[in-house]
Amino acid sequence: MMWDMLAFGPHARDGNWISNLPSVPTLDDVARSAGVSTATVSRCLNSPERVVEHTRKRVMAAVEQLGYTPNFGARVMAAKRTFTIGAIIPTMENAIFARGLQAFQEALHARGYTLLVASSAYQPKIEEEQIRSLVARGADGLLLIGHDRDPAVYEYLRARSIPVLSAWVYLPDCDQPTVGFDNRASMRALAQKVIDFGHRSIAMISGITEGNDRAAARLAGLRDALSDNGLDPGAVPVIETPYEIENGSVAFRTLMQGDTRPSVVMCGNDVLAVGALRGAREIGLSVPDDVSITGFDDIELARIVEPQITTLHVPHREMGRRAAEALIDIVEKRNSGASIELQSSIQLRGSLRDLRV
Amino acid sequence: MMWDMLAFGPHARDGNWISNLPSVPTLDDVARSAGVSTATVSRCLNSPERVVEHTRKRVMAAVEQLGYTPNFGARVMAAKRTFTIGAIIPTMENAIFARGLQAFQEALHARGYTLLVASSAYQPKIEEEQIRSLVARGADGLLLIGHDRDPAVYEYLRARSIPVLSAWVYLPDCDQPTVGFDNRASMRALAQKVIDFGHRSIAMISGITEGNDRAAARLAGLRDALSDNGLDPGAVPVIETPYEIENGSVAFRTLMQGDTRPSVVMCGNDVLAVGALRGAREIGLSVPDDVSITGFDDIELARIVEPQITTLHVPHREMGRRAAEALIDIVEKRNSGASIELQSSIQLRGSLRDLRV
DNA sequence: CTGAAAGCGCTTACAG
DNA sequence: CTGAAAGCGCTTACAG
Repeated sequence: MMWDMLAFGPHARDGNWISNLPSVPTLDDVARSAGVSTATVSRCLNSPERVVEHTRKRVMAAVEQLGYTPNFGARVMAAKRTFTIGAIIPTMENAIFARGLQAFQEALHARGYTLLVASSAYQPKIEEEQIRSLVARGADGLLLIGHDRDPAVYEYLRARSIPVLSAWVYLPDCDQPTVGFDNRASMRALAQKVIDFGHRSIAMISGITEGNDRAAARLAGLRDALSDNGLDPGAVPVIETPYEIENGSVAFRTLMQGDTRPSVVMCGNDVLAVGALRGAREIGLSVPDDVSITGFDDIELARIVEPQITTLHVPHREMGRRAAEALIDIVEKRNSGASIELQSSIQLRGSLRDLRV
Repeated sequence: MMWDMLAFGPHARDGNWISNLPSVPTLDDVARSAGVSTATVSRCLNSPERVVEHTRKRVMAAVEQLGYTPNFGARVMAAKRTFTIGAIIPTMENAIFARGLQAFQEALHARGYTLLVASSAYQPKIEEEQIRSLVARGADGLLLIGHDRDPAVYEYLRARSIPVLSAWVYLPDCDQPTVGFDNRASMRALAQKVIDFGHRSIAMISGITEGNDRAAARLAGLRDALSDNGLDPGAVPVIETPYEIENGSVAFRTLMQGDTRPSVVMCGNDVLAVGALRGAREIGLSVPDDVSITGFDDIELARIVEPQITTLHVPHREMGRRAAEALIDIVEKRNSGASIELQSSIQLRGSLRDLRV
């Protein structure tokens, strides 16, 4: 896309006095100025190899001289593509999505695509509205977080031939492609480690599981581990609460007021874990001496607090990048859309006590 | 925009078996189905009050029945508007931009606009490329961070009649509208407080000032306060470094190795301040007993570390929201584009010691 | 209040 | 390798 390289410099400025009235040059102007047809100009811009060098040079000179930039709408309409990818995430305010989205955008840009963004605030209704909105804006493909939503959404997208990719989850058997990790297995592994450390009284502060398959899978993973070890998965105290620091603090204090204090509180993500840590401080409990805490995600916060939080590291940036690449491959029909699994890894830190020592 | 309300439900599904081949219905299909002209259908969708209820109802029924959604490219081309606003920020990974952008997007959505996002990584060249890219994608207006950039950029935008708004700065005399706060006066006020507390030996860890007018203004604000108090603004040790926690830590240790240890290290933002705090811990210095630290922004991090960081609170969410509203007002020619000033406020916390007590 | 028709600025078979 | 021309699906004066 040569036209993408047009400098701001001299040309843009030259154009100015010639057309102070916003008469942006069109393909036609370029064609006339170069003495060729509009078809040839179009080819120079889109498939230069199909034009002989001699004329191509003349055309490109005219393009620069006039400071020509293709009209977006016309191009979209004729080509039926916008080179735009939409992403709908719960919120940009959580570092994991900000980070993933940043990497997603960078990868998109590297391939000549632009990012259209919307947020759902974890509300299915808002998400559906945003999906329609991005589709109406001509998104060539869509990135969504998680996969648990009304089937009508997927039908809507399929009817319009708009590729979707679900990130943050890995569902090999899904008919839609996914790029992510196994939330359930990850939490199960962490819980196993917690149990290995001698903990038997486990509580959980979970994100809201309704409409959030990642949160639900994490909770299920904890239950898996309990069952694996002959513990009663139904006996775990669980508090579900939106992912906010303050909520983690409140939930933690509530859990500690019960008759049997847990020896460890596992949290649905690091934000809740940091809140739990604060809650512990507020009621004078020492972590990990009095109670252990674990998180999920491994955001910066997890290593900044004292003690640092034992958590699951999730490769957010890589997930964003690979989601972008996979989605573009599908949009450009270069690939059928197989799911990609990324690995999480346990980060043992000060907030989890090994009761065996 | 009624068409925006089309449900996913029955209609989308009904359409399916009729056209398993992706033959998306067009305006023409609707017109034929309702027995009116395309002009009338278009009016029903865009200015319903100009169509008599009787026919409007018939048309809307056809719209729903066919599951019609306007073609984006055609609409853009004919209307010469995309209802899309572009934003280019340094990075989504800094919480302040993530938060501001989130609010910006929400406000955009409330007004029927969609957000196109790109990031510059604080690189002017990348930013210029992104500006061209978003313009090429038909952005109706642009949000940029700060105002210090090549004048050719503004000429380019003006030649294309694309409104720009600079956020994070407040420049009343600028010919472009700005929505933000006075970085220089804010830092000056905080530095004055620091001096009032008895500090005389002040050092600063600044962001890179080249090409970043916010960072430069903050440093200038510190110098202002020093001059105000008869101190030598040229004598302040200053280290400029990119906004990363680790850099703050390194810079802090470097500053502490000098002959005359500062009694306070003021940081260009909270990220650097948190890094400085970590640096202090690493070399066994106690904050604020051995040395004080201040930040800028008041992100969550500032209240999570121990001690909490004295900083300047900046209303990021409000800034994002008001920037969106101001920009749309300009795009829709409802307002001339006056700048809006927001206020920052000093948050005194544990990391700053009052030497007088 | 409604319709016929031009026009928006490209892309892309189809010829040559 | 290049051009004439149709067509993409809307919006919007202009008539009536």
